[in-house]
Amino acid sequence: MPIFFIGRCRASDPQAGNSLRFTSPKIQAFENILMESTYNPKSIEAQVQQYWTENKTFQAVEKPGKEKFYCLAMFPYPSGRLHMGHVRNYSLGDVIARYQRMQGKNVMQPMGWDAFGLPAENAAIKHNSAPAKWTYQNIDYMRNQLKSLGFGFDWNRELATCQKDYYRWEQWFFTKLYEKGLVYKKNATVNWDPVDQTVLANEQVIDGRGWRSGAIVERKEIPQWFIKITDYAEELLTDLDQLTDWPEQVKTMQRNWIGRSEGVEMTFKVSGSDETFDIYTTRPDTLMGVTYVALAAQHPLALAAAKDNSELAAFIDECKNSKTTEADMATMEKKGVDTGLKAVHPITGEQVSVWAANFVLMDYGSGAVMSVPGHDQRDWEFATAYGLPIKQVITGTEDESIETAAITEKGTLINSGEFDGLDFDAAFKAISDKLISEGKGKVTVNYRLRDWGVSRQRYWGTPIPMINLENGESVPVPEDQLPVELPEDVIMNGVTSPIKDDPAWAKTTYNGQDALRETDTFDTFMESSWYYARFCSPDNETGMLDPEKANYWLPVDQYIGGIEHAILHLLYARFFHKLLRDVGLVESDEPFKSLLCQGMVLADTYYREADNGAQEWISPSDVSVERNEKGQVTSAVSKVDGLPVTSAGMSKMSKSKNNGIDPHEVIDLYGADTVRLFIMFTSPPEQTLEWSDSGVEGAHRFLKRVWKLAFDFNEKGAAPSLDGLSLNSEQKKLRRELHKTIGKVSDDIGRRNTFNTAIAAIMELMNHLTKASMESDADRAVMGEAVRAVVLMLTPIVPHMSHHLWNIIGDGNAVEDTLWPVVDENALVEDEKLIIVQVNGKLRAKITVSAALAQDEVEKIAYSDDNVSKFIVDKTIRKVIYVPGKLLNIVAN
RNA sequence: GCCGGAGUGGUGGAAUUGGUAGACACGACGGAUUCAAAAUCCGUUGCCUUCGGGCGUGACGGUUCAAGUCCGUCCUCCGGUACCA
Repeated sequence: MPIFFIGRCRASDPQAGNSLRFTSPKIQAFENILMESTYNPKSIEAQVQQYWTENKTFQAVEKPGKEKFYCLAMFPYPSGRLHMGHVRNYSLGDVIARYQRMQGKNVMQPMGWDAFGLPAENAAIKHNSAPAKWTYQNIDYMRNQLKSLGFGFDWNRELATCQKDYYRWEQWFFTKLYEKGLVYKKNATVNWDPVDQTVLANEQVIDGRGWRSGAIVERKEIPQWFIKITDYAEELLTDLDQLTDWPEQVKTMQRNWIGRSEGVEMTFKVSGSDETFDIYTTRPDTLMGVTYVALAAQHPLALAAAKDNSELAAFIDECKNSKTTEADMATMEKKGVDTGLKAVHPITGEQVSVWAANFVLMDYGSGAVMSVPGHDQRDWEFATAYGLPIKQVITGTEDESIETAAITEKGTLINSGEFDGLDFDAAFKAISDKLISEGKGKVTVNYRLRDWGVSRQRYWGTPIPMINLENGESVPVPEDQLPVELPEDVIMNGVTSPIKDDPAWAKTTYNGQDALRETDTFDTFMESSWYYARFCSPDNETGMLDPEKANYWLPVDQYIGGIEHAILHLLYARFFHKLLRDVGLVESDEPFKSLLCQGMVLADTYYREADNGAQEWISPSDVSVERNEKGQVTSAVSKVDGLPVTSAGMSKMSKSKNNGIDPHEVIDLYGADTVRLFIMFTSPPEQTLEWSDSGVEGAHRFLKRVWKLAFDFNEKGAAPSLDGLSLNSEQKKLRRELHKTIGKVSDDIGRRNTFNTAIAAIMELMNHLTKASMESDADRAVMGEAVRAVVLMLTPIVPHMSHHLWNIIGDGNAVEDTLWPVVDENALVEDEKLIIVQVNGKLRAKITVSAALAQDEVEKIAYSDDNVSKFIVDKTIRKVIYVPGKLLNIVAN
């Protein structure tokens, strides 16, 4: 039975100290607040969430002149239920947003739904429902889950990308890009399921077969829309240097993805014909080592040669079955066939054979490569396998033999005629100059980055706003006919998109002529590339953005999301921002000022082998473990039937491993604050987080201790102001601990984003506070300062409990309107220092000396230490290294 | 394959700029409290030890007075690899 009592610090209580009166009208409702002696999160969290809703606490409005802070966590795909990865993502964002608010900034933290995507179609087929219905149901459910976690979102700005109010502007923008010449159509390869007669996503191709039909998947070329991201490749690359608050690893990955290189593009002539083909190389210095060239199987020259070459035709046919992903292309066996054609070497005029090879991509570069087996490892392996000549033209490197592998290092040219003796740079210049002067080549900059193919042959996405005319031309849908609406009330047959299935949907007219709408939809990365900007004016009906509002809030000050988005999503969003800028909708160059990439959430996995050998995954909540004396897990058994199960370690929470922990169940048991605290405490944000039930209990225990300290302090009665009180050394020490902690926690949250160490520091402080006295006035004054600071420092992490406690022991304002505590430099002054004394780098003593002491004095004290003198006796001191106030290392032998 | 990242006690992790390895927490063990249990509180807890000390941050080597941190080679795991989001 909980004990209730009436909080002492009521306005009417004459005992109340000056700083503890409740005078603010804002929290009159709490005047007769009851403080329970035990922590009861359920009632507190509901009550505090209601307060936030009623007071519109997190509604953000533009306040010119006030420093703004736009905090954004990547919006979720509404997959059904919130998973722990979401909870982690939004907890991180909320901690940062609330911290920045306590720094006095005007904070905006919106939330929405990345609502188009493949899983909705699959779920619709499975549940015999429409993707829209499934999606909207999920959004409703997940919105409630987010609310129960107490995130400070401005729900007025909520949006879902599947709503026409949203995607109409994406369609509008695409037509603008078309007008600007940034959009074009070309053939590109897709995974084709010949049985289902449908295009498959890479994810739907399992071991080369369609996931539904089981048929062997083929490559197929179909016309698709592309956006010219390569026009922005240089800017996307150089602007990475502006992003000083992005993780270096993400910038490195983007640089490598864009892959800028300088090289030479040159033309090879086909012997005995007028045909030519182009190749690009970053190693023109090895041109004299070319012994053959390789074409993509789909290269026009290869296709033509195949007409009277059955072996080649069969090879080209076989290549149709090869996989499309880069990883598959790179790891598959390198195969080729001689086309019978000969190419003329552009400098020597020698004839080299022309091969068709499965590793040359038709839709990347020119679809042809020169082969230098002496100095390229892939070419070396290919040449070795097919008995092609290998010629060494580079020397002077560490590895001198081309017998066992290619020499890929740069060096000095040999066997290269007039170019012999040149190094890489000189050879690059000499060879490219010669090609240029003979009209056979040019120096170019090349990018690995390819244009963005945005066409998808699926239903649940934004219809591409283009019209295909009878004459084969394509034109954008006129602005007054936008949006092109996606019908929501549809039935999925499991194979074809409903808008492709319905012949009436595509029918339209253009300038009085019958025409057909494009039935493909956009890549869902399109929607997620500009939602951050739409949040600034989500209800704007007159334009894609309201430039005034967009320019107030943008760029996003802090973006938070999974590292898995390091390349694609973040590159597309950066690209879109530059496009928005170039049509005059935003002023900034980059969308996200600072980026935080969070790690995955893992949990224990257990399985049992079924009779057919398949693994049957057992939920960790149904498993109990036994441990030995050291606490190591020795065995695990099912709680259901008591029979043993096998542990498979930790892996990402997923449906397939049946190891997901439902956030809802944990909130029910311990409250949202405990879940948030556990998640923030257990790992630093960038690392993976391992779920642990006992860790959650530990977090809950800590909150109970904080509650008890606040309760005890409140019960002891009014605390006087610190002003004019003289403190004893214990009290001074406690204040020093407090202010050191405030400094550390501020730095950890504000600069380092290491919330785990911030919480550890607060825990450490709490361990001091729970041992401290509350008897004298000075004790209570110091304690009052400390307890209030603890509550404030915990506010971003456990906002419900902090809100409630602040109503009782705070300054009369709601904690959301209170500023972050400030370090009192005077409290930090220390008159003694701990010096680590090492002999030959090994710790031998720790001595405490006056902070003012000079090195020779410190040395004297160190030498007089028994344990130090023991290790230097009979030895000569060679050197002494002194790090002032920290460390003394005596080097002796 | 390629690009990026990680590896520290029984476990999650800490060590911020090369300067005490293991903060904080979990678990385990011992004790107090209790009729008993839960909860709570207190204490111990890297390994070895002849109790002097020695060893110890994925492996091997190097730089330095000093290396978890820097350099080289390698191993394992994770993320991305352009149609999962």
